[in-house]
Amino acid sequence: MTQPTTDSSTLKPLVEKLSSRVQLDSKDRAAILALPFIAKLVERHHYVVREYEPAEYSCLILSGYAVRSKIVATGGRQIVSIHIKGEMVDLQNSLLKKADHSVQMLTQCKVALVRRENVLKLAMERPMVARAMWIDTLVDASIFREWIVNVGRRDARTRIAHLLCEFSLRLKVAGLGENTRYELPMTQEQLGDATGLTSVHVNRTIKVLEQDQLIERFNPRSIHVGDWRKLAEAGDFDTNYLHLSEDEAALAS
Amino acid sequence: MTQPTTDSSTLKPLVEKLSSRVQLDSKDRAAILALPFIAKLVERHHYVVREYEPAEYSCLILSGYAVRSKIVATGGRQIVSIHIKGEMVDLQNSLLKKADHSVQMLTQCKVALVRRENVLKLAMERPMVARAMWIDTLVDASIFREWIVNVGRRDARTRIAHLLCEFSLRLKVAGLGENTRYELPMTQEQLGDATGLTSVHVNRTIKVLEQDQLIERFNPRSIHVGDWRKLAEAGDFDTNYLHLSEDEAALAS
DNA sequence: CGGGAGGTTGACAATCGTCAATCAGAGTGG
DNA sequence: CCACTCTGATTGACGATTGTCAACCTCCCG
Repeated sequence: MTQPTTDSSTLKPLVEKLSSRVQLDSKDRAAILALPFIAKLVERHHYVVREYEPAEYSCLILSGYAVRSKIVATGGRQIVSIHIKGEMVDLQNSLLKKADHSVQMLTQCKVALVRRENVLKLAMERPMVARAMWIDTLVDASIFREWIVNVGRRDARTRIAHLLCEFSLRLKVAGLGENTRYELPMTQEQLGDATGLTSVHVNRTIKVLEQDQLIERFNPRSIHVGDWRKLAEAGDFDTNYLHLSEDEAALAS
Repeated sequence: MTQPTTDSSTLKPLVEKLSSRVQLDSKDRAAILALPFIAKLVERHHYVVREYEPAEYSCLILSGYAVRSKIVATGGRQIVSIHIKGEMVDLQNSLLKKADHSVQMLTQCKVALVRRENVLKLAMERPMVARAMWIDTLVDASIFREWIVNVGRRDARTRIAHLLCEFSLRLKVAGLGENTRYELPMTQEQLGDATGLTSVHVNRTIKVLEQDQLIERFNPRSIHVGDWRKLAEAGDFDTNYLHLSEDEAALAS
């Protein structure tokens, strides 16, 4: 793997992310930026963590998109979350011994790997940073709960619409795009793995969303949302579970 | 609601739970036991937290069983987790502002409600307790991920078998019963809400498990597991996601 | 221009849901 | 002690959503 160039502001996305949760003072920020890390360029489809392997690093995404997934006995695969720039994909690896899932890149990603000892040290020395990371974990858990609901109790159309809403809003909140027009970095098979459907059914369902004029596509991956409210309604999407600040929630126009 | 009698050891189950995650010294233990709390007896079906309501307390279960659930637009309900004695059902309420789900009792429960300020104070003053609570949150999240997989990628038979395995093992680990013979405190409708199925299909699926001699029932709620390994195999159940200690994992005979 | 990944479509099958009736057991009042 | 009622379990007939299999298409890239 390539070693991308780094400097003292490489971990800035993490500072941004954690600052959005709690008030951090300059020492807190400095301590985060001073974390030792290994920067890597990881290619599409490659893994940074594999289920059942001992976990030594937590992985911060500096650019690109990644997913966490698990495999079932019959060979099926379930994506349990999608991650974007600034997110610590694997905070749990700092405290739990063995990975319970895999982390795989959807696109080429620049990542920063931080050794678990260093995350723990930071948490012990800077209580507000620890609190921010804890909150991050709690929001993660809230998103997992919503996904259980999504695959457990919603039909295909609602599931896909919900996923489109969540992804686009998170992109916008992270300052990475508009929630009305964006590139979806996933194949239809991956969408299926995220929603508990097959790629064939995803394809049909997206076609229906298009026919119903909830979305428009110029190519299979570029999603245009004409009326965000209507799509949110179709997806039974309510921002509550994302635990956004008032400013952030206002972005769900 | 009744006020059950309490004393200085009422919060002992929480000390036990957190001690199983990290090494706590006597000051840590004393600080947990000294948490101010309100003890309540909550009846079956009653709620302690409701989705969208501001969260003021975290709820510790002292006896009985509870679930967390969410409602979808069509009226369907999804149970996202089941909780037993010693578990902090709502640690996230200490850090997040508004509840993203409801907490409801499956049976009459004795609970201790701890104000969020007190949980936060404890976390700031006792870093190892904070770490234990953080780990607890991380394990919770791991269980949510497994549930996403369960409802997203497993068929009805496997889902039910998985749920039976998880519940019985968690009971045994908590010292509340055997994993080969226990009372399931849920109706078939609730089992359906937990697995993304209907009560009718749950009923049929359980019948199949019985016919296949994976379980035996003397009444609808009492589950006897003849061959734990076979049930675990049928349920695609692997203890990894529970992040148990070696001793605890050994209980999955 | 050939290969490959991913998207699209159709025919058909299977799992699971819906509706509705019946049954079993616990608690209650007379 | 016995009807009565209520909740939850059980079963059957039927329908709908979603999966499976397989073909073909489209675009990108070397």
